Amino acid sequence: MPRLTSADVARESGVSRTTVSYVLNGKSDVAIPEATRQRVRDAAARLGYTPSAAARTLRSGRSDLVLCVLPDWTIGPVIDTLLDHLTTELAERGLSVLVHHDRGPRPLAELWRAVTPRAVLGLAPFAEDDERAMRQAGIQVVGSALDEDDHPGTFSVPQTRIGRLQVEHLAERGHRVVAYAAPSDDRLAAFADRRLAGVVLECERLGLTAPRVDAVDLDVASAAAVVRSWRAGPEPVTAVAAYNDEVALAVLSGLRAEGLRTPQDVAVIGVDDIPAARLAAPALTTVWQAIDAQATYLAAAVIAALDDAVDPPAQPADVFHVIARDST
Amino acid sequence: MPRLTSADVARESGVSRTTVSYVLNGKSDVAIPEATRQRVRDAAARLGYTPSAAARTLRSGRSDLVLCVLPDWTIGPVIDTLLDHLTTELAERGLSVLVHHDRGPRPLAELWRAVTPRAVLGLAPFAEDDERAMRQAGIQVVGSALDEDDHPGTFSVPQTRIGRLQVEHLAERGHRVVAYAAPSDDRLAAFADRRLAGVVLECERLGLTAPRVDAVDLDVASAAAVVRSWRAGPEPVTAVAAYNDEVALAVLSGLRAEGLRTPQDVAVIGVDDIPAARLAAPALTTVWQAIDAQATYLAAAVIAALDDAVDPPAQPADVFHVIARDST
DNA sequence: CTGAAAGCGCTTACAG
DNA sequence: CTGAAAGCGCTTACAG
Repeated sequence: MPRLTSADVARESGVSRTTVSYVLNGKSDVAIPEATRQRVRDAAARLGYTPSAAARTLRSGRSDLVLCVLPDWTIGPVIDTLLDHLTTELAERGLSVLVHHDRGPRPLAELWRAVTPRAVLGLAPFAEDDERAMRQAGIQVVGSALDEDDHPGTFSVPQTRIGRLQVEHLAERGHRVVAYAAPSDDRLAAFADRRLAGVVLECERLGLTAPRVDAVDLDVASAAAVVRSWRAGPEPVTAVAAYNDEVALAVLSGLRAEGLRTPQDVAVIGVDDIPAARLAAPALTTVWQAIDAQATYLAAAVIAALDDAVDPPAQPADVFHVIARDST
Repeated sequence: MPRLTSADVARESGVSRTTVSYVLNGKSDVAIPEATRQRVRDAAARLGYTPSAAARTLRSGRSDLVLCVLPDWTIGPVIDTLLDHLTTELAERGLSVLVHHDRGPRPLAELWRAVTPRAVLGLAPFAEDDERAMRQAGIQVVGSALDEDDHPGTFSVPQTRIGRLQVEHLAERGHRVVAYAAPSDDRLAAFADRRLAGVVLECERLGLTAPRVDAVDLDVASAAAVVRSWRAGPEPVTAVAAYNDEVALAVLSGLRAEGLRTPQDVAVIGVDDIPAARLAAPALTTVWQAIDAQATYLAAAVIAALDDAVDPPAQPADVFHVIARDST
């Protein structure tokens, strides 16, 4: 069964393919009587015609696809929500969001050349040559940065800010000896290191002891061992800033295994506010991100890039907030 | 800067576009001397040429994209892992996996027509007319089913099996009065109902009291209220099968709030084995899914569909297992 | 062994 | 107001 083309619609409505194209693309600068327009639209609908995206892309050199490239680490609920919002907001502009999990050996270039997206949105920094190649191919690129510097055309989620907030909160509660519970998954290193940097900076600023840093596996035994080492020595740790809520839950379980009380003996703060955080015993204090604001910003950034806007939208401020619960 | 085309490669290597196409696509049935082949490949590499996917798709009517449509519910870690595996396994066949979050008002048809994928993989059942339209357009469709019936060309994850396993495990521990903790998120209803059906069937089979069923929000107060109602009356509930680990953690927190002991007073079993499960107090018993086996099967199913294989691969058996921990 | 030519389905400058 | 024609970049049947 052959594909339905604009020629079929043209025949059905008794006009030329040119007219079909004008009508279906809503070209209002060409004067076509409303009656003709309606006839064409009816025919298209009756036939169930949809234009070939391949032909359109070939002709115009651009598609209506926005490719969102996810990094190598596990998608947390944050990214998940972000994608939802993004999909919805860009859909209003007729843009479809396609997500690619950047795993395995295939070079990124193969993918974006295959989809010819209008824009590529990276949720982790791109390799420099990848980014250059995409721009050269006329694709709008919105990258990501993990630090607080504002790069133009870049989405920064200042990870250091998270670490700072954690320490700030712990210091307010009177803690002076803080540890950082890093994830054991290497793929998270880029994020974990930035958050740690924030923890270190804030400890310095507040005159606290430099933080101890250890990786904590997501199991009780590993966490208990780390907790034991933190409590040994002349200056036992009394508060833990964890990479995220899962690591924080592991620390909580380690404290429990060691017979320590939270928050009396050791306080714990996570990041993300996953559902399990508020259900933990004690309920976990954590840093929450304003995903909606970030998603709206990202959508606006993509749209601005597509419109060749001179002024990219302003990054949302204050996207992070501490949710104080019983673990601190 | 104009796009690099096969004509550029042809000029650079002193052959025709025909020869370039033959060489670059590895057509071994045309006799082209190795020297020429090498010259063409060198030129292509030197120039950094990659064929236009749009043109290729337009010409051949098929792309190298596999579109994976995610349903409206939150991606759990299970789906996440599944996508990883799928991406890796299909990459070996030169296929790129693109994921679409099916939210918002845009009809699915617009998307698949825009990407012209080789195959579409649905992780929840498709609407009938969507599926028909895709097949008509020559797209291979691998759908999903939530029950135990084997539909051809369909990926079944028998949700009822999960509910059965939960009850089987609880009954082995001596429980006779079981409750089902349903999620309060309506989008999960399709899954929750199937799992509940399994719980009900297994209760019947084992001659247990018909299960009480209540939705449990992911917060302590809501869970505590539900727990209270379960414990009231002449036949207090002594075991809870939860929709998933998050709901199970909520039940755990509700039991704690009500001063009940787990598992002595009430046992709890979840589904998924999220990291927080093993870190909970007490560590949560749960049903684990063999994601690897399912992903491998899915990849094989897609490939079989693309190859027009007569025999689709066999569904993996025994993909679910109970991980017994301290909550039962 | 290699190339000229047609055609996939669309859009748009141009001619009428 | 509407249509004939060119051309986006590729592949492949056909001719040499």
